[in-house]
Amino acid sequence: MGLGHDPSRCKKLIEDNIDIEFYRAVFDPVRSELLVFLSIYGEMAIGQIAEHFPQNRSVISRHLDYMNRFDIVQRRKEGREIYYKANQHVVVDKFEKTASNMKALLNLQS
Amino acid sequence: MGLGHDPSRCKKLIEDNIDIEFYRAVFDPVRSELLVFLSIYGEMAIGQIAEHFPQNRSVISRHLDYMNRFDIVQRRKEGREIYYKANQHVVVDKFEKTASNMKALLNLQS
DNA sequence: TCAATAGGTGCATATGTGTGCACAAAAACA
DNA sequence: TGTTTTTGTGCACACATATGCACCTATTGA
Repeated sequence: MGLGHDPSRCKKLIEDNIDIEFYRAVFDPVRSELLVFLSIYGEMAIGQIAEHFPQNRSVISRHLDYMNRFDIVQRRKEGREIYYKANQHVVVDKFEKTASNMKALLNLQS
Repeated sequence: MGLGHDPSRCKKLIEDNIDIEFYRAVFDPVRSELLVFLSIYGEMAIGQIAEHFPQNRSVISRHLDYMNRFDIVQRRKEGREIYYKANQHVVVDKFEKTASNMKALLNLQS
């Protein structure tokens, strides 16, 4: 009815306050495990990381590349090897920012 | 190599600190839009909500039922109609708790 | 009882994406 | 150059899930 609801209004509010793509990258079972793994053990090359996961090395490579696009992890090349490490501060900052944004967003109540 | 990495260790750490299922319920394009929509317009019946979304009414019904299982929204029956409203405090509390958990979790650095 | 309305469910379909395999590309080394 | 090692990629496949339609149940009211 006449709520004057613009379908794109909610979408824009969400896009401005929640980085959905970022969280879809984090909240995957394997990727979140990779993030915690790297936070615990520090920098490590892909092959070595993959040894500790049941998935194929190419799968781990793709997951890490995917997370790298969102700055969740950081990559560094050295010779033939690609080293990854967790970007803890980026992740924690994003979580804290989103929590703050959500609080403001959901209390609109207009 | 000999990191003494128990594959189930990271999994358990994540499960204890992050409610992945909850966030998979929130970070869906339509469901997050429903959450913000209900936060703005308050309590509303399914049919009325569906009028403001391009998806079929049955789809909206399923999304709301899904979110209700995680306490993201709250349902109330009145006659033939089912009214939903956003559970803002539950969502905000969860975000703040998770941000806090993530900060502790990612700073393990052991 | 019958009709109308609101919501739930079974089903098929489309789409996204996680996965592994095979192979290519790049780099180190003999 | 040729070989080995490490990583990236194309491809097919499996699986999860979002979607819409048709139909069902439940409730209201004539």
